[in-house]
Amino acid sequence: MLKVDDEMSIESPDISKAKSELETLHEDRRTLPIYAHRDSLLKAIEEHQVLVIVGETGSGKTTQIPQYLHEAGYTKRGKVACTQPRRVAAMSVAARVSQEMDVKLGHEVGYSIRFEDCTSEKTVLQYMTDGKLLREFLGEPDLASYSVIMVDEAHERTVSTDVLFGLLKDLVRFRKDIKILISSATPDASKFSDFFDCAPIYRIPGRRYPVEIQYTKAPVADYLDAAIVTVLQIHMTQSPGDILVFLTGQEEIESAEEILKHKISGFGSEIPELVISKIFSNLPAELQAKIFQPIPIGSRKVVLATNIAEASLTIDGINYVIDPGFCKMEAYNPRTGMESLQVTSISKASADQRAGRSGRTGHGKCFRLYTADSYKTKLDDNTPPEIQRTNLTSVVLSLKSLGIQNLLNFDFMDPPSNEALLKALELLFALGALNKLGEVTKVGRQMAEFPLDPMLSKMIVASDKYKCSDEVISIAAMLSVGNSIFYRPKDEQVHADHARMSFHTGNVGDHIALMNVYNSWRETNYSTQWCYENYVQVRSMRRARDIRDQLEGLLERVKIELTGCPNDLQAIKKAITSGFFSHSARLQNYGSYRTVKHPRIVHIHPRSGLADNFPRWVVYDEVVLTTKEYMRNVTELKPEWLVEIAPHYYQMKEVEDA
DNA sequence: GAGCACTGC
Repeated sequence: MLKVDDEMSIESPDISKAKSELETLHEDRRTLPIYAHRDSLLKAIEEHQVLVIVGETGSGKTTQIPQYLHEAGYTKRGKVACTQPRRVAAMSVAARVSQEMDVKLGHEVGYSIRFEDCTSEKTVLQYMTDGKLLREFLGEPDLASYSVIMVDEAHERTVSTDVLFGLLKDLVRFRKDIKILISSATPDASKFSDFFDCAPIYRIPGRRYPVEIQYTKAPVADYLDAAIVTVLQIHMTQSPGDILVFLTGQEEIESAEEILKHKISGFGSEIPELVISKIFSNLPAELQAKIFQPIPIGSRKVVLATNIAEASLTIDGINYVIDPGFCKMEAYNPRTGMESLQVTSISKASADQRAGRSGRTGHGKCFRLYTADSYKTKLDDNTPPEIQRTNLTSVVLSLKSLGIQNLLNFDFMDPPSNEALLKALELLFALGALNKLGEVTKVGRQMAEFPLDPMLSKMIVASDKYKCSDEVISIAAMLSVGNSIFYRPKDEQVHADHARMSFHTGNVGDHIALMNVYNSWRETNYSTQWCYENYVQVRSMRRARDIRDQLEGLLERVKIELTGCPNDLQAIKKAITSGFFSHSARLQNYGSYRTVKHPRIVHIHPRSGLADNFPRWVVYDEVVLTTKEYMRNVTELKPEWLVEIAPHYYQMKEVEDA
C-alpha cells in the first residue's frame, strides 16, 4: 500500500509493540500544532454554525478535529462526518484515528467509500469520500444522522466538494443544529468565508520546513532537457537527499528515464550511484511500490512523477524538487461536447504545492524551470475548479433529483457557464430524464440511482425493454472504467493488438467487444494469468467487476430484471443506441464521418475494432481531440433505429441514406 | 496509425 498524504505518516500496526504504544500515540497527539488550539477551536465551533479552518499540512486537523468534537460531546447528537477527495486517504486516516482512540476500525471510528462500507451502528466518527457523502445526500437530503460535516481538503475543489458547498449552504438555513467545517490548506480562505456568508476563518499553523526556491534566469527552450540537466547538477553538486521531478505523462517519463540512464552510463564510476524510479497512475501497483524501496547507502534517488505526486501520495526523503511548470489537464468544450487532454501551464497554487513536497522532512530546495517573472505574471493564481472544466450532465441530474428547480440559480461558489448547464439540461431532456417543465421523470429517477454518466444509465434503463440488462451492465461497467483496459507495451505491440482484435470477431463493434472481454475473463473465474496473456490490465478488470456487481445490485432497486440475451446482438445494440443516440455519425467520403446533430467531421479511432471497416452509421461513446477528432468506442447501427428510439430527437429525413 | 494527467460515485 502506498503511503498517503494526510499529514502524518501512517504505519501498519505492529501487534508486538510494547505496552506503551497507546501512550506514545497520546503523546504524539499532544505534540501536534493543533493541540494548543484545541479549546479555542472548540469554542469557535460552538459559537458559529459554519467555520472555515485553514490548517497547513502537518497541523493534524484531519485526525484531531473529529476526535475533539467527539470528546466535546457532538457525537451524542449525531455522527461527525469528515470527507476526503480520495479513497485511500479516507481509509488510512480512519485507521489512524481508530488506533489513537484504541477502538476497532469500523466500530466507533469507520470509513465509507464506494464498494466498501466499514461502519457499524456504533460509528460516531465517519471518514468518507466527498462523492460518497454526495450520494448520501441524495438519499437523506437533511443529513439527519449527522451533527457535524467537515469538508476536508476543500482547496482541491473536486466537483463533489463544490456541489456539497452549495447544498450545505442551503442546509444550514433549516438545520440550525448542524455544524459545518470547511477545512482548507490554502492560506487564502477568504473565498470560502465569503461564500458561506462571511463565516469566520480559524487558522492553525503547520509543521513544515522552509523551502528555498530557485528560478531560471531566462526561459528554457526544452524543459525535458533542462530537467535532466538539473537532475545531474543536483546529483553532482548538492548535499544528499532525493530528487522529485514533475513531468506531464507516461511517455515523457519513460523517455526521460532512457536519456538519464544513457547520460549516467557515460559518467561511468566517476559519480555516485543515481537510482532512477518512476510513478504514474497507470503503472501497475507492484511497480509503483518500487519508489518506496530503500536504496544503497551513498546513492541518491530520483523519482520521475506525474501530478500523482503533487497531492495524492507523498514520498519521504525528498529534499529537491524540479518543477518544469506543466501538467496535462482535461478540457471540455460544452458547445461541441468534446474533451481533450492538453499540456498546460500549472497555477501558482500548484507550483507552491510542488515546492512544498521538498520540505516535509527537512529543509527543501525547489528548482523552477521558468523565470521568477513568469511565475509572477504568467501563472494563474489557481487552477480553474473542475466543475468549470467538465461535462455536467451527471451533476445536473443529481441536483434535479434533489428537487432543485432552477439550476441556473443554484449557488455555486464558482458557477459553471450557463452554456455548460444548458447543454446538460438539453441532453437530459433528450434522454427522457427530464420533462418539458424540467422536472425529473420516472426514467430520470431510475437513472439517478446509478453512479454513472447519464448516457450509460439510460442505456441500462433501456436494456429492460430489450431484455439484455445482464450484457448491458457489463458494457456500462467496462466503459465506466475508462480507457485503460488494454495494455500495450512498446516491444510487444503486435501481440497486444492481436489479442485485442480477437474480441472483435465478426466486427461486432467496440461496445460488444468490451462485453466479450469481460465475459471471457469471467469464464476463467477472474484469472490474473488470463489478463496477462490477453494484454488486459488486471486493475481495470477488477474495477469493472466491482462496478458491475454494484450495478447488478442497483437493478433490483430500480425494479429492472436481470435478463440476458447473449445471442441477440441487435437487442444489445438497440439498448446502447437508447443511451447514445445523440452521438450518432454517418460515413462521408474518404472514410471520415459526420455527426448527425451539431454536424462536424470526426474519425473512427485507429484502436477501434471498426477502424478499417467503415460502417455507414455508427454511435460512439465519446469524441476526443488528439491529432484529429476521434470517436472512441464505436458501434454500428441501422439509421432507422434512431427514429424508432428517439423520435423526439430525430426526423426521418435526417437519417435517410443518400 | 495513435499517443490515455488525476480523482470519484
